[in-house]
Amino acid sequence: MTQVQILSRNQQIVLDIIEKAKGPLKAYSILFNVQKKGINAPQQIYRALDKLIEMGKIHKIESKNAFVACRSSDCEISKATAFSICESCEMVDEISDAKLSKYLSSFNHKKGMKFKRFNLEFFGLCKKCK
Amino acid sequence: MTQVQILSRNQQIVLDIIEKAKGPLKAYSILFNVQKKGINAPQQIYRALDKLIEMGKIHKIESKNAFVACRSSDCEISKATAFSICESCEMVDEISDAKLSKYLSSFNHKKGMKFKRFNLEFFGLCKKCK
DNA sequence: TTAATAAACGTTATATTATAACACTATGTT
DNA sequence: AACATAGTGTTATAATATAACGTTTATTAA
Repeated sequence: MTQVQILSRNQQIVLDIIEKAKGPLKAYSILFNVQKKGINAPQQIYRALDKLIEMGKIHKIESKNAFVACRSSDCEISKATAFSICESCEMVDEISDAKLSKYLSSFNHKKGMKFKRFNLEFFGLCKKCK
Repeated sequence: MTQVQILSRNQQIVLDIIEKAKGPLKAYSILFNVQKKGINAPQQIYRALDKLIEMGKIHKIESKNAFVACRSSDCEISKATAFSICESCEMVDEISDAKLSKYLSSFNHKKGMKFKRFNLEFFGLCKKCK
């Protein structure tokens, strides 16, 4: 039942670059990478990024203002995101842990707020940097 | 045994404003608020903010690039932060839930990373906006 | 108590991240 | 065809954050 998303030209270009990248990419570094392809302005990047986020194809790492491709097939719409971030090498890894996700999705704040979405960022040192 | 932190002039000014605020404050809105007190440059704000964060007096809401006072007496150093954020009125509420905090602090990623710190942001509609 | 050291300050300049606004183009409905 | 919707390209500018440099204040330890 999953609808195949058709991406526009710019969206595809931006997604390709993010997917190929080893780590999180910044909007302007994406921009510099695509100038040969005729994309010249930040707007074009940010518009594509916004749509890709909406579709769940990529995620924004808020603490770094950077973007990563979604690696977890089950988050077409990103209501529950978790990442581990190495403070030394900047590596970012998406955590997909059903238990964690369930635990947080069902977490309810005392003050009567019903959550629609969460984002969790863990920080530490990755294996290599330890 | 808890050491009383002495704040510098600028740190105190910035902290006072953040503590008095009803919601999260942006760096430049703090700046505009303190120009009468002789603080003129963003650097001065950002320096104070950095120190206040180090001390655990305030937290940065990453998804909003804004700052809130710490309301939970037990996080002198902020290794474990969680917030609920209203998507409509922008209200931010610090969550201090021992269970949640314990659960996340002891969460270990499979890939061998040991976490030092986490930040969790929940989004939804607060009581009023619902 | 003074010399040394560290922390904070003030300032100018600039880098980085993100959006506004407007006109145009492609695509897909009724 | 007429209309709506999503995407594009472009110029300009807003908002967020840091670099670099010299000075001042506070702390510490000889």
